[in-house]
Amino acid sequence: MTTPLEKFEADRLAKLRRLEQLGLDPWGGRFEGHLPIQTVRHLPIQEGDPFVVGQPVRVAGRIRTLRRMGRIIFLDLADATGKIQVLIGQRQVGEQDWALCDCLDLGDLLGVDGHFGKTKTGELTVFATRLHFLTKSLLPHPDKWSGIEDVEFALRHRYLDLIYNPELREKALWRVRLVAHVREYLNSLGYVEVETPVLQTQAGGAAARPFITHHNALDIDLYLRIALELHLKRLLVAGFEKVYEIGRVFRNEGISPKHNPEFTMLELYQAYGDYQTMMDLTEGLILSCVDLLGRGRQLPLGDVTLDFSPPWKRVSYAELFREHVGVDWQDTQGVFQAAKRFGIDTTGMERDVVVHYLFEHVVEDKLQGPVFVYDYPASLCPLTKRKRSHPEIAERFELYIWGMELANAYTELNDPLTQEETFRHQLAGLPEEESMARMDEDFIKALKYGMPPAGGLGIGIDRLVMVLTGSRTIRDVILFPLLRPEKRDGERTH
RNA sequence: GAGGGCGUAGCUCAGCAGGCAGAGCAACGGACUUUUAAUCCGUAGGUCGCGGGUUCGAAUCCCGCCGCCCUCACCA
Repeated sequence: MTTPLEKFEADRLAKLRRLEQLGLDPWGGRFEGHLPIQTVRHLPIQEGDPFVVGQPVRVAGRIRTLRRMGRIIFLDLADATGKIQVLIGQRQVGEQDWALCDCLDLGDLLGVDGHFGKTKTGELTVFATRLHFLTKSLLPHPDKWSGIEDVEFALRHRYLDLIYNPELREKALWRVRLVAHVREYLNSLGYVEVETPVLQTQAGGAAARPFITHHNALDIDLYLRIALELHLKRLLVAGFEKVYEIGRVFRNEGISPKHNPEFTMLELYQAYGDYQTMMDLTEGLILSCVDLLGRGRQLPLGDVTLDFSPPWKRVSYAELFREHVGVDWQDTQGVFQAAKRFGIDTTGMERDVVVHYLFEHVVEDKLQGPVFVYDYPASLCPLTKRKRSHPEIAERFELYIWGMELANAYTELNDPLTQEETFRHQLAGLPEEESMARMDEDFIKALKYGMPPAGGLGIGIDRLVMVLTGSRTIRDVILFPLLRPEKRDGERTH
């Protein structure tokens, strides 16, 4: 019993065998000297018979459409740069190559020697003189007209989605350019890029549940990092004065349009700076990315247009809280009353935990930005230095754009005695895994040797790329987002 | 984790007041040396996500499960 899919595959396998009988390798090999299709399309065109006057070219790509018309065949060949029509005539390519054409399917990879010109109808075309079979595709490709519509099918066949969905391919390329640009920008300012461990005996630096794995030789459990912070700060102690890392972090939490279990963070630390230093740096860096797009500083994102012209709005946490919640966040009684008004269950919670909930639920989604929110309640920021004059307030800011938290920065806490204290203090009302209160003895020890006062910054690269490419979901900017494996029932392949 | 929606041929989708499972593209055979979603003639292609139930009869109604999407909750 064969399924239809197996029959498609069998048909294509038969053609593969025929190619072998013609003495050709159905999996191709080295093929050099071909031009990017986009380049070919811009070559000059001579008047007259293209087979005679057309400039000789060599191209390679995937067969996207195929029109057989007796002794002549038209096909569209696509490479990374574009698409072009190829005309294959029996008389012009000779019997050997003509026999090869009987073995062609949509999705095969083909190399073509020919002359560049126009058909009678004006279509830019490579008029083939020689064919080079490069790779057989054994499975049928998506509909040539509609492409892939089914979201799940696209997610489970990302390689196909990238062929047939040019927007997705564009976004992937923009991500690469933007990350390269961030590196260039930071390097040019003298920041040094480093790499720190992903596997850690203790996952610190953020409030998140880690993934656990196991090292066999040492027979110990290890955690995948949830942040880059604690190692980069050790490097401040080590004398790296301007240091950063762009790396994958892993958080064992929910998946949503804004969250993937692994994502890419930029973290940066600068000795003798503070959160104001970081604010200026952040604005300059992201603005530079906006300019790289070359679409001006007003970016249309969904229903809104955000203005990135500097200077960006800077507003204090206290101010926003008062404006949207209606009370001062340090007014304990008022905060609990407000919580009741907004229907938040506050049993067993400390005031500042309630403040945090209120801010997230009432204020955050109203922040289209770009806007810097600064000066946070200190008890929520155990790694942050407090204001000298106001120990209740931490020198921290977050940058909001398009309703998303894009950056987070502190004046770093470099006092080991206070740090040890905040690690010990577990905020009531926060579940264990959401707490940052995890003692890291070695980190405290490092601080005791003396970490310079510093500013620190974290930017979610995926979200930055979302904003800059106008992507509503994080899956659009991650090539292979995590999916639950599909359970296989019986013979079904999907 | 909670609520809602979706799952039919390789792909895109009809069919769902219960009554023989359909179309376009793709595939297979044939005609065609200027087509471009080529056209024309012909052929084949299905565990209707999986499992159970109701019924003379289920793609269609009911229950359970799986997967994806959306909204909400948590983390960036």
